[in-house]
Amino acid sequence: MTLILDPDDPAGWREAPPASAPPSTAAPSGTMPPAGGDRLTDGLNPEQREAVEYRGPALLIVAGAGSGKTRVLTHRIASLIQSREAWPSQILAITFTNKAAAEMRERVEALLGEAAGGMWISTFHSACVRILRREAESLGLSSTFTIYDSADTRTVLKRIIKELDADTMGFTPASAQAKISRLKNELADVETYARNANTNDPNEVMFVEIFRQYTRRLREASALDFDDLIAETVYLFRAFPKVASLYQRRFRHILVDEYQDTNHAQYALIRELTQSIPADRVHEMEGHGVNVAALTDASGGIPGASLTVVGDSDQSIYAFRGADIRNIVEFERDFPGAKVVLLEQNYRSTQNILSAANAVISNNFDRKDKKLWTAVGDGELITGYTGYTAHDEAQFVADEIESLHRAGIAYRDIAVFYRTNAQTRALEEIFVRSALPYRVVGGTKFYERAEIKDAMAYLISVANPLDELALRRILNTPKRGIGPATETALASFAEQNGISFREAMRNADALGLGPKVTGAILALARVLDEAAAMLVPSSRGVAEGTNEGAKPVSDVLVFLLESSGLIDALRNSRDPQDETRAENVEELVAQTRDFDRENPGATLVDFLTQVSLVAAADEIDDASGTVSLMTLHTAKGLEYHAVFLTGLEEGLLPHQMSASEPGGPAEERRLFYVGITRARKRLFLSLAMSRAQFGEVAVAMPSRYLQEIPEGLIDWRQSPGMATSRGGTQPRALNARRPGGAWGTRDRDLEKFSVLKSAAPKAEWANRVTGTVRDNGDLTLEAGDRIRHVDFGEGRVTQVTGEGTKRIAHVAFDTAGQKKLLIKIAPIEKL
DNA sequence: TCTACTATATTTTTT
DNA sequence: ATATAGTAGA
Repeated sequence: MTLILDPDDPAGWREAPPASAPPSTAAPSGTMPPAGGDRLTDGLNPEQREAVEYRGPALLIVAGAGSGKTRVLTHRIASLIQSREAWPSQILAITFTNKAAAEMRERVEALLGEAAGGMWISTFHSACVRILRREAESLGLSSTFTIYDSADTRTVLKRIIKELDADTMGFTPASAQAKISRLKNELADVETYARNANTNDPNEVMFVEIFRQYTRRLREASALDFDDLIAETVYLFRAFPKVASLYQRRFRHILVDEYQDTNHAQYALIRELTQSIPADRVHEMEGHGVNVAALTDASGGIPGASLTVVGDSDQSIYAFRGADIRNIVEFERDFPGAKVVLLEQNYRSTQNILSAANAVISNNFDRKDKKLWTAVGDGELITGYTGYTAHDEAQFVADEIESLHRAGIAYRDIAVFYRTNAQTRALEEIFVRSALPYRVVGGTKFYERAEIKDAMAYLISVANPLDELALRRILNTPKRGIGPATETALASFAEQNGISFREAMRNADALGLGPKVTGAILALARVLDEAAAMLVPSSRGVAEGTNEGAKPVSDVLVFLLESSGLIDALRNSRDPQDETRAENVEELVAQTRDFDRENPGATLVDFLTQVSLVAAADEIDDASGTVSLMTLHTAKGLEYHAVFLTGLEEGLLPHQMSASEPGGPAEERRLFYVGITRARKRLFLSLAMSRAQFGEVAVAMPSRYLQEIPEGLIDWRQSPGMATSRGGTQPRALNARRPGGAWGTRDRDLEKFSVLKSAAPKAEWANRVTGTVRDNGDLTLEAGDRIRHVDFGEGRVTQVTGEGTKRIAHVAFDTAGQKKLLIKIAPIEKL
């Protein structure tokens, strides 16, 4: 990821003095498009062409999966620039991930045949950080503010809840975090919320207090959480219209991708940015040296920026974090006169895959009917497989990947998706055993490891001395004999004297602590001060506003690691895991070196920002020859030659937790839809009949969504409807209508016409069916019995544990060794 | 103040 | 099953 430098910084015109250096751009006008300008629409279908060429205040592109929306967006941007309708610096494009942003920039520049500096192509969060760092002063923030991730937020909330004894009222850090996040996404700040709160409800009073304290602590630490990044930018624009006007003037074309997943705060931000600027303020701006030439309309004001949004409500999968599907559904009402373009032709998948996707998503009511189609032909059937256990399922995936690979498909063209991160375990175990090159995208991230967080906390403490959370984290890491008692003493000393925690550390000798502890605190304070000194630019750098003369991030990190003793503590530790931790820290150093090399002149704060805002999908390295493992959420926007959708079971997809949420099952179905539509040529659907959860094995039932795929599209290698308890290889179609068979005889086509009839029985139907699948039923085993297993051969039961459906036989097989088997569904027979 | 043991929750998805 | 957090003892 590269930092984007900005040659058209709208600096200079804030609240007071006139600009020292007027911005340099004005919209070019009256220039003819260069010859060959229509090259940009070559090879586009009529709808895509219209989406590229339409000019107007608002454009909604309803883009089905794989309909070439990225192509349309890049061509649209390139066309605006090439026709001289806009300078690159007048374009703001919002993407879902940093990786998508980098790709879009590359593709636009490839189309133009030249670098297009000054374009803002980034995520909502990155763009907001950029604006906030620049305007921090207006909000009373330090421009080096820290960005708190979810773990940081939870730590702060945990302390607050403990201090307030709020846990006795049922508050947990997670619940408070979720509620605060939800409020911030709705742009409700503490005081607004407090005013409308019911003061008779002790629960609510307590929550207000938690929220208040949380807000105060973040402010004192000069820190913002993820949700603040968006919300504070909106507040900034609303409280300082003049600041807002600078950005409104600058961005003439705003494009937002994945619009169906924007939340209210993001929507409000877009609204602010697309406001027009009244004539009197334009005059005022002009008086301060802001170039407004060629931007004004007949009234003397500057019209609002043109807005293009791209989205697909069928792919909305982030309602849980506040995404509001209404943003896209009601776009035409919000932006009167908006043009709508529909892209339905799919250029990614085979017709079989699309038919499955269409069939599944058509079960969501309350949606505009939309059917993806392709001209490439049916392609191969979807492959289905039902394993006995998650490991069995994983083995199937591994085997199929190997056979794809032998057939010439590169590993990097293959992906495995799942609903929850916990599902990676079985997959990884089998992949390692099969020596398959793979990479887990997202999940427990590198930057979430404790040792990396420690090292990062050192950097954060240097960049933002007010950040108490980071300071407290490193206070006794590595161990230097500073315990909770000392920490409290320092904190109260700071509070009594009205100084920061960091300042209190510098004055530790005034606390009357033991000489050893005092020495340790002073030494740490000195190390941090020295590191801070390394970051000060030379006087020339200061004068020019550059970072010239400051030491690179990697140097500062190495200095901190060595002089704090952190790296030595890890290297000299007796704990064997610390060796790996030391290597991880080395890896972090290597990453800072890369950062320094790729971003000359960038600051420590730039590095910290970049680290805070990496998305899971940003980690995917296209050049690496590995299979990618990721959650269905991470998979959004990606495509692969072959896709494996695993764990298609009730309770997992749809997830248990979604049942209680309104719209949950529909959102889970969209998630399934997103997964299906990632596949270009091959799609594999798999599930397990039993799955370990919380260390306990439980019987799993096929996902209700599997039945929504028309029969004939799936070739079941081993189907859930397979009733034989041995043999195990006889495939039988999942949806085959057999009188009295496992899947029932109900006519689903008829059901569609009756909402009342279909809703409840449908869920039941799936369950009834799966309850009878591969049921050994009344098979009773006890120690000493001999059994035969399909794969493991004969063996002797040594022990039986568990109750009901969870009864487990411990079996010593004659050749395969010790195994634990779920009696109900294991492919075994009693001898 | 540090280490070792025990109890407990953890598994929804993410910037 | 496993990771973390809290408690008790050195």
